Amino acid sequence: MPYPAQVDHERIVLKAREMIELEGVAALSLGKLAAALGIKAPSLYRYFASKTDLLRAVNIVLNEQLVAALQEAATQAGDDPTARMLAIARAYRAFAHSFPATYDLAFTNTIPEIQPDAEALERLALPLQAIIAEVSGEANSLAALRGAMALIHGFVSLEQNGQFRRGGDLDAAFMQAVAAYLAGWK
Amino acid sequence: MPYPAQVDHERIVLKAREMIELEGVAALSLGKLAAALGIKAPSLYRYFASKTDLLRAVNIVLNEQLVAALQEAATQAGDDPTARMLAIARAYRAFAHSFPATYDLAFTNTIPEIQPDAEALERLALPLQAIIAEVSGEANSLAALRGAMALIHGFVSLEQNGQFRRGGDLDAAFMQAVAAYLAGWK
DNA sequence: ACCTGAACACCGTTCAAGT
DNA sequence: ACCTGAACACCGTTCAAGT
Repeated sequence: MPYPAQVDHERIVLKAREMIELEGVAALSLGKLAAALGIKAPSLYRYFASKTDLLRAVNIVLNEQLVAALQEAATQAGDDPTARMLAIARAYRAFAHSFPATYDLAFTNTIPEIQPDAEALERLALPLQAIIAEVSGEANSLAALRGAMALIHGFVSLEQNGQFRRGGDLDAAFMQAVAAYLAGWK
Repeated sequence: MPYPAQVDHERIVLKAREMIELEGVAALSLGKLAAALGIKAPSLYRYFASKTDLLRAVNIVLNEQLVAALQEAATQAGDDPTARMLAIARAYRAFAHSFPATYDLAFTNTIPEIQPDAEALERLALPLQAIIAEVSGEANSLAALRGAMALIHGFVSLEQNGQFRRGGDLDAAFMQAVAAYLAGWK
């Protein structure tokens, strides 16, 4: 018998992300999510094989949005590679700040299964590697990129986990640290 | 009626850490932990007010061990401040690699309540800040320290979360990145 | 075709009761 | 003094049944 679908893949992911951002990942249960969508928990299994699957879908959306934000920052920053990397760093941190809970889910989770596949991550990495290669040289570009990602992600991760509570200007410290790092590769 | 205690605070924390390291934080339930100690789950509440409380106790032990490992590395590395920072970075990463699950619990968790207090974190930070001040100058030492922690922690965090899967020599990339960062502050 | 009720095994937590 | 059985509210997940 025809029965109009009350939800779809996209609406579920959207609502899940919204709820994660509002109350944290820990507070998201399938029961509450289903209720917010006007259905019951078992119905979600028509669309996702497991909660892990659903969380991975949220992560993939986040990754795509992050790539887009970084690419826009890179485009607007002009030609100087150092300036472009600084703009990317700033945009990355701003993005993480605007979606702290979802960012945490994507980049500081302990559950390997919710990770997007390697190919999706590479899409994020390649354009950045091209830019940093102009600073570090081609031969060192992968190492330089990894260090840059480590520094940027690490800063965001530590500040969001409450490890930078001793005062001082975090914005300034972040930009100084990235600038020092880039200078060191020259 | 006298009833000899079958466990104590320390034994519980030790076993919890052991189980976390073996099967991951997600797999640690109070029932399984209690069973491994020869008691039942409710008995744990004589020693810890909540599971969160227990996890925080595990974190504190980890932090203390990490401080000790870093201090020893710093002492053995001689007088040159750059060499000392490199030794510290190497020791930090090696430590995280030997306790990946517990490290993750301590530094990449989403639950703020399991964080040690600010004072405990400051004990970790101050000796490192003194060393990096010799590289960056006193005025920049807090920013330089934060960047260094970000880079080191970020590298470990990304590699442990499977974000560095494109091959290449991770050991070399790590040391190169830290060296570049320190060089940039000079 | 899509959704749900009822059930399952499992959580963390509380507390009166046992020894 | 220390531990437990039983209970509570809540999980994620399965599946036969409803519309």
